[in-house]
Amino acid sequence: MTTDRREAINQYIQSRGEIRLKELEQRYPDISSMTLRRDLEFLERQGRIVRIRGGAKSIARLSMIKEAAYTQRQVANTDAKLVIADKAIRLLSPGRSIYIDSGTTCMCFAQRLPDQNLFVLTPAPNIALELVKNPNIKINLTGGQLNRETLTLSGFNAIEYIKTLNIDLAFIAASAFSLQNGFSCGDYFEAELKRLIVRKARQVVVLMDSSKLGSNMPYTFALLQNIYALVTEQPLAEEYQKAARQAHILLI
Amino acid sequence: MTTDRREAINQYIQSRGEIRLKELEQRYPDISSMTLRRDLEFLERQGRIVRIRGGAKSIARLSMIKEAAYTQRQVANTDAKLVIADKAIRLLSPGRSIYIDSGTTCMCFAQRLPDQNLFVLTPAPNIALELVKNPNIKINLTGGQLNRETLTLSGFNAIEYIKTLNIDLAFIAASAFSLQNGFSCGDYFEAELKRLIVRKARQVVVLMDSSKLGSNMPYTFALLQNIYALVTEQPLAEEYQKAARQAHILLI
DNA sequence: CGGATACTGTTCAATGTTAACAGATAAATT
DNA sequence: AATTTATCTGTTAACATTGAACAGTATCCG
Repeated sequence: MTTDRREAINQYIQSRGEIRLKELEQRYPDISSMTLRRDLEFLERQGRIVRIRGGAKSIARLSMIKEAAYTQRQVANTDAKLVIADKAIRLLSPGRSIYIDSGTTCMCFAQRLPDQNLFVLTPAPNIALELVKNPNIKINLTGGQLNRETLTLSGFNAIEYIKTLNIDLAFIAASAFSLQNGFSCGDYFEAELKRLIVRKARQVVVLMDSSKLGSNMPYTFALLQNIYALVTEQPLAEEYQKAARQAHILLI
Repeated sequence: MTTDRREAINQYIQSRGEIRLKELEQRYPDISSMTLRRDLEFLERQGRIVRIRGGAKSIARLSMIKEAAYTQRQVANTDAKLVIADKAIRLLSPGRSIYIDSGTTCMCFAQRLPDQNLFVLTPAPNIALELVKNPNIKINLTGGQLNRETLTLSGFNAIEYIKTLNIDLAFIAASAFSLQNGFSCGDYFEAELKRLIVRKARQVVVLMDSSKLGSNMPYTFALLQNIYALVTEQPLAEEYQKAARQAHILLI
């Protein structure tokens, strides 16, 4: 009862990043604000949120903001990313060996990952740390040199490591997509990594918010027909749907 | 002027983890509390702190607490760790290739690292992320499987990667030391990694708070004579000093 | 030099927070 | 089932912190 409410409140804060006490009062009209306050106090002691004046913030989200401050990346479009993440989660089943790419979309995905028996490989140290809270997930990092703009590991070591592992399902983020040039990104070394993953993984799922459709970045790492599914936050325009049908791609 | 004060305030918060406005008012008696409040607001916008009722907290420290919550490690003895970190920093010079071990002591060390031209190799993803804010440091992670108790990467891949790199100076944390058994730790794979580092690095510096003297853990990774310097927060007892002199070890 | 910009200090109302107590509910023990 | 115990909840009132507004000061730049 109590535990449920607290868990729900935590969930809500984690997904939104922040909450005002006023909001909580509206969501729980029968619960006194003092109790809600005490719930926040409880969650703070668990180390999951910090209370601020008038509400509370998710610590996980704060870490992202800190990273964003150094990596000149913005924490934008969170709603779309959450929708994408939740859709992608449904493709999972326990016992799989999966790859999770770097980037904020994949970070949301990682945050929503259920605590089930999984083997995860990722080139993103922040994602690896996020997964620490799920004791049933075996976490592996590729190693290599850290790109401070994208928080991605890449280089010789990363490549070599991936070659030795088997991946069932790879969740990859794309910075751009066009029908002519397929999925592309802006960093040579990351593209190299992604290409290898696309070759090695049994099934490839691309996560991408629809604002990136119809654009190009320098390095293509996959064509439409190379992947298994494309996850976006809203239905695609007809031309893309048609192309997807022809290539036998799942649109989610 | 203003910038200096803000920088100093930030430093203070980062090292203590948290501050009350009252404290700030005492430390800056000539500055109005409104201005101090605005300084905090400024730092918050930079993404370095969060303001809480009555003060502010370091976001970096909060992330550590979150990690600690999952890794059943306590964030204790911070003062000793800071002293050790600052002493160890003095052994550094620009342009070096260094190894930084995992653990909270090394995390403090990483936080205090100046932004100079350095090559850093570490098996700790949280330390790697901490270093992102220093643009002149080249960050490399070993890769491998993540131990969620210690937040350390280890395994075949880590070993192989280290073999290919050259390290000038290795900063290693030890969980225990005794004259009979030398430096030891509690995890087999980590000991394996540390042993390799001790063999490969030109100079090895061990960071250890003095509470760990005279104790043993299962896996020894180095003897006194294998290292270059031992950094502790306070002078050691005579018997250790003598042993150190005999082995020609620097005590710092 | 003048004007723009960024920084500072004071006051006070608005807002959010805690402490303390008492009642309600659930859990454990007999 | 009854009783004790611990945990959770709601109310109130005193309290502390905050931010807005305004005015003054320093700094920069053409």
